Amino acid sequence: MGGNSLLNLLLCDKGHLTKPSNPATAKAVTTTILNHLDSGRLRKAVSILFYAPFPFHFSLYARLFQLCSSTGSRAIVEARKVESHLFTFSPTPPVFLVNRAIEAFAKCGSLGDARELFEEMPQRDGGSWNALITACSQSGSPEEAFRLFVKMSRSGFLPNEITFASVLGSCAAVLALSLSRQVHGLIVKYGFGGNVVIGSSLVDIYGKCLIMDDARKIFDEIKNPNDISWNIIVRRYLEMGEGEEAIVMFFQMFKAAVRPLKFTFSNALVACSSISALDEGIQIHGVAIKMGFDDDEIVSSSLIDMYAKCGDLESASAIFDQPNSKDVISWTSIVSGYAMSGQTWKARELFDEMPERNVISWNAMLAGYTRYSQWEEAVDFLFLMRNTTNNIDQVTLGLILKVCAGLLDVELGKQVHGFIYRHGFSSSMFVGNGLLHMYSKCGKMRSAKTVWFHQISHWQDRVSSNALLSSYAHRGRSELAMTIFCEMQW
DNA sequence: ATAGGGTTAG
Repeated sequence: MGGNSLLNLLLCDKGHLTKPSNPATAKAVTTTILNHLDSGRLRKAVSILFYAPFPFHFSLYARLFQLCSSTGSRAIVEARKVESHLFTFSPTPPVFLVNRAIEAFAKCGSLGDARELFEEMPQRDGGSWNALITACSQSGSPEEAFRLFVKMSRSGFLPNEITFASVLGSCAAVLALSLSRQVHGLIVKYGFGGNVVIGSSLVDIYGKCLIMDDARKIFDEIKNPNDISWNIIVRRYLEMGEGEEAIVMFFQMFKAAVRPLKFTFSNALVACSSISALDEGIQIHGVAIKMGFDDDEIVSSSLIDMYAKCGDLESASAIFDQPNSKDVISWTSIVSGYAMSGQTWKARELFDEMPERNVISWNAMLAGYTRYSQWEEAVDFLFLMRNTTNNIDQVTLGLILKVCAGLLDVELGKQVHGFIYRHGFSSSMFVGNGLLHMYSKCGKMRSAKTVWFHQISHWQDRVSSNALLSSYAHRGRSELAMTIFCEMQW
């Protein structure tokens, strides 16, 4: 605020500047600003405010701060201008308005500005603490959010629902179970357990910590779960691999007369494909049509994906052929559907027609070739890929390793291993499993073991351990398999 | 004269 105070000092001498010479002027300028805001011209509105040498009503500043942070605009320059004007002509603005400014800075991605403003506030209220805690938890500084939460209590401010909602946001970011349980305890103690937002966040956290029983208990205790609560529970069941329960919950949502979100549709549809539940998928399709969700991009591409994964490529194509449903995602779904059902030729035809491709599209095609052991096509495709795109990710590398394994080409595999090492892909589980599989398949058990011990053991991952164990067992080395199994247990 | 939660293709 140093600069602002200096400006204040200078302006205080010029009394005529701090008040409009004509009260009608302020009113007229306010009207102009409001007109610009109504037409969505935030920059213009702020610019007029910035050059007006007199204060405005506090509610105008509040509205401007909110607009600066509203989704899409993220106007940090404008937020700074509004703040500067506010402090210039109202050296001690009300606390709530400074809170709005903190929120605006945080939402524009400038945690530094938010923090500075908070620290320089002569007095704060609970809202100021909440604003900064929220700022930290949304800008990827969960630890600082926890620290502030403790400091807030020590400064004599009681946490409210908003505080806990933000703190839970940080808990979800770090997924620290014991910390979350402590916060949960406090929430119950303060009597906020029935709050929908807080309950939903707790469901989200316990679900992400893989404790579905607790998540479900908390969900059942929410008095009126809303669309987001239902979305969370469906999603968490899906991610736990309990597709059936996810679908059950999706249909229960209608009994509770809650209108689903489009994402809930897609989560439920992914659940259907995860357990090949075509009938339920068709039912959900019907519901989507009834509720007018079928022309939504996300829902229709999820439908295409569901039909494709359940093997009903005709229905998938039918939706795909409708206008407005062809985007990269649905293109990729359809290509993947044909590729993974063995019709790689048809998939390739569609792939070649794609107006736009990304890594996932390329991987989908490659995955088809590898699944059906079409190594020659896969190699040709890799050459094409190399000449067309620089976009490669851990999934591509995992697939390339599968190709090496399929061709029993350990030399190529070693080159890929070198590439993986140099480009920092080693930490990916997908790549690690690929390496392990490739070396095992090529009979290089020493290399496989090295990969396992150096990269994979600390993941405690079932897939990789099984890959190694089964290949040892296959080669009649069951005593070695047992040794490794014991080390793994340890 | 307010603030908080969830994200479709491999």
